[in-house]
Amino acid sequence: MLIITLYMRMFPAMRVKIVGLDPHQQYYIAMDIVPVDNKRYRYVYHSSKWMVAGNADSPVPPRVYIHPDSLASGDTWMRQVVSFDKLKLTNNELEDQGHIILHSMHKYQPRVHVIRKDFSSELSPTKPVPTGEGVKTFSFPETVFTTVTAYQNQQITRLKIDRNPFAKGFRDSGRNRTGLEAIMETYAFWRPPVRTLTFEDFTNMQKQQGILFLKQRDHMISYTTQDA
Amino acid sequence: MLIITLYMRMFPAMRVKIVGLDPHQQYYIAMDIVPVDNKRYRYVYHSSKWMVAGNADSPVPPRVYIHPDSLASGDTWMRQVVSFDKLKLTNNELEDQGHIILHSMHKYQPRVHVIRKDFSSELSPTKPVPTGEGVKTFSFPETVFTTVTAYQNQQITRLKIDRNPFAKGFRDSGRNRTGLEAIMETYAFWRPPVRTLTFEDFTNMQKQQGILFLKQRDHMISYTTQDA
DNA sequence: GGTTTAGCACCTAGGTGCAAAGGT
DNA sequence: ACCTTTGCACCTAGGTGCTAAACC
Repeated sequence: MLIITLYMRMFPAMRVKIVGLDPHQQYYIAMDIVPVDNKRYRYVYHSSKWMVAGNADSPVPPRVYIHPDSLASGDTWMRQVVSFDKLKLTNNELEDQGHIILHSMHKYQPRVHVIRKDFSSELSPTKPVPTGEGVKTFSFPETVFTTVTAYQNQQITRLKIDRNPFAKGFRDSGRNRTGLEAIMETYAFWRPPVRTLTFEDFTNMQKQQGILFLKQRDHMISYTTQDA
Repeated sequence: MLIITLYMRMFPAMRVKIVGLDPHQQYYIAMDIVPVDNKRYRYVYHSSKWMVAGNADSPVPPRVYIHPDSLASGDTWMRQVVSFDKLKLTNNELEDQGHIILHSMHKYQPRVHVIRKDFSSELSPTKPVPTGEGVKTFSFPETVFTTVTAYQNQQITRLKIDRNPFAKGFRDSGRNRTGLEAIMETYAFWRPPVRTLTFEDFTNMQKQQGILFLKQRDHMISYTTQDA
């Protein structure tokens, strides 16, 4: 019996813990991202809600992100938390660097696939994941997200800046600080190590709608949603 | 029949072109580095030669660098130049980050192994490469090198600085230059793109003895030799 | 005395939000 | 009016030789 337990950190990446594999069997692990519905959305600021704003753009053929540790044994996969933090996204339909192509302002659901090696002669970034015996697919409703090219909500921005090491330059104590202030920060105050955004962070902000940031720069910055 | 053609760039990395594989068969490609003799060397500056300076330190169990594109089909391997530029070295015998451990001031020979998948149940970074049917090993006498922790020869230093993008700060036009000079360099003079050091570079410097730089920082910086 | 290390400034490479400009 | 792109300053992460100090 195969079980995936969601080790829920949606920022910056989806991470899963996998149990129940055959230790000696070889597996690929892959992710794809599928539309939730055929609607386009817009964010209504005063009500802090995503509203339907017409029909979806015509979908692009879905791409598959094959986890870079593939191919590995069940034993190896189960020994670690499998993180998808290298997955990159784009809204550029001409992209051919292996990024996953999505439309902005749409809702999507990431899926995790566990694929037994002896079944996967056709696994490819540009082909749909095979189905049937030897392939298990998992999706978690709490990971549905909405894509954007600019943050719609300042709470999201603040969480991102606080949690992502690369955004350190925008932290309150990092912006417009003097040399002395930088020294003070280092020695006088203790700051906990940077950690990634967790499911609970979102719960604590009143089930804020999750969004996903999507520029042509193509960096992966994903958030959980709490639509339920 | 399996043939490896050495695509000779020993700086910063050994690169090989492989032909003659079965396109549909799966292969690992790996490198290890073995002692050439049981001597320790020192560089005699006035004669520009490496001289024997006693017996070798006791050898450490050799480690294997498995090329990160492994496992791949013969077709995939033959389609590209296989580069070992991510291989890292150290003189720290306690290292456990998968680096290859060498002694300084010793002579070594890198070897390339092509290993058919159905033969390699025991391939591991810490175990010797298996031998026999399904495993082919190649070594090239011109790639023998001597390890050092500091450059013994200024010609080597200069080549390194000129060719390695990361040493750009030490180039003549990059050191102590003013803002104006930096602009001049960009607009007024044309500099060819940085390229890696080739076999021919060494030939042109009167068969300078190759050395290999080996700090605990563990970066790969290898040079060809021209002892022949 | 020769060899090795540690700290440094200077690079490459690339991930951030911001603000202004561009698109539709 | 709203969405997207571009150029930017500011980060992380890590690869360089140099120098002075430390190690034998």
